[in-house]
Amino acid sequence: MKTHTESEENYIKALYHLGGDQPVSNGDLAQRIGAKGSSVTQAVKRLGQKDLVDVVPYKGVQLTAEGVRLAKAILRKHRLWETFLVDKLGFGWEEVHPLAEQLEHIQSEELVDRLFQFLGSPKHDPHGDPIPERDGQMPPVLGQPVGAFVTGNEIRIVRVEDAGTEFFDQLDTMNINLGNTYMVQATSAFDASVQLSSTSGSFWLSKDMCANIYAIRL
Amino acid sequence: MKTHTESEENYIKALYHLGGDQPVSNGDLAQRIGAKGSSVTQAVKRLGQKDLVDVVPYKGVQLTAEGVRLAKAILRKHRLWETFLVDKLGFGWEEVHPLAEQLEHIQSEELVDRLFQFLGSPKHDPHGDPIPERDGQMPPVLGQPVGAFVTGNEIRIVRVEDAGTEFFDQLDTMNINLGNTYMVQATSAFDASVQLSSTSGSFWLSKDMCANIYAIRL
DNA sequence: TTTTTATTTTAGGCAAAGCTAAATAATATT
DNA sequence: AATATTATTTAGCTTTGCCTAAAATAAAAA
Repeated sequence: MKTHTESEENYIKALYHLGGDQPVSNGDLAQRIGAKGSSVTQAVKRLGQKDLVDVVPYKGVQLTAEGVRLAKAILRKHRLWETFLVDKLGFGWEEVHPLAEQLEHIQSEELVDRLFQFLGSPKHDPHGDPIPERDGQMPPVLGQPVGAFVTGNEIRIVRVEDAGTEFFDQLDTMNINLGNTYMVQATSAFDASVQLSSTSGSFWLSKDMCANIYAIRL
Repeated sequence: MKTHTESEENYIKALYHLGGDQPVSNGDLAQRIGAKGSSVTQAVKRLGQKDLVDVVPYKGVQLTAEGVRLAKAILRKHRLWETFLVDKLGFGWEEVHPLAEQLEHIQSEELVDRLFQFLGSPKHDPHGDPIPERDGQMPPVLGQPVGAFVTGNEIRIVRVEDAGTEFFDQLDTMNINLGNTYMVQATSAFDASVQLSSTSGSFWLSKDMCANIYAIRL
């Protein structure tokens, strides 16, 4: 169990996000990391020497099996810390991402295991995203976009996309949270918006909101 | 509120540990940090440019007011995280130091404040060391070495020195914990050891153990 | 007070991680 | 197929932070 720099871990994370175990272009990686292409070329060269990625010059970079394993371990930490911050410390889901980006680099198997237990062995984080298991297995990705349901369906919100601060703010002002249940009242053929109702009334969700909110049918 | 590198923070911490707001020699600092003198010379030069320390070449380095403020903020984080690890995650007090050394560098006022609240606004960490307040005030340093009490005193353990793994192991095997109360049964004029008794029996504590265990009289 | 010893600083190197500018390869267009 | 455009890599520079070896300074001993 070698130890890696924060920068290395960020590259691994970005590669996993962009392509999973598939090749990723230098440019896409550069954009995601927020660095220039030339810096990325160097960085992946270093990662290649540690056998975390396979590099084909001018073609692309691809995580090795070990790289994927590491990426999942980091993602596990990230999502566990997010869960801690929201469930235990009372942060809002829009605030936790940058904090988890720092905490995910803390090096300690034992800490992760204990945190996992402390949080009640969660399968999903506060956004509903699956938390990788210790062994790398992934719990199911839950739900379908709200737009996919039809009038009369009873649904429960189970996941939201990380679509930026404004999106989370909108969720907050509309009082929409994971676990909420609604009835699909109507769907607009004009602008693809959806009307939901609950005990506390009914409201319309825009197409863009629907696309980033996932639910299951009850 | 500037942000500092981990290395910088470690120097600040070391300086505070070694001298508080008093000058510290290059050599002592080097030893504490675990780097060569030449590296330290450079490092403190950088810190000087950020007005965190005053440097007098060949003489010594001294934290500025701002440096002391930062040192206390880091110590606060360190001790809050140690408290979290022991109280919430069930780590043993001997395991938490290296973890807290990582966690203390996490950058977020809000996180520290929320953690503090979550832990019940503690004044002392699991070793009994005072946790600096938000504003830099220091709660009292508790207790006197066990060797300072006399036969007949009833005492409560309130603090232990961070005297290394073997010391903590010894505490564990002897089942000595913060909060335990004892009666001083006898003190040896020969080897300065002390006999303590509780409901579960009595035992002798060596001079070296006594020197690292602090208690208050009840 | 001079000399010896110990400490500290300078000088010069190395690796990580970023940058810009120039060169090269791959892709798209005519 | 030849050329133009876009993407990627190379080359060379910067900062942080560590290193070793040599020079300079301060402290201790003679």
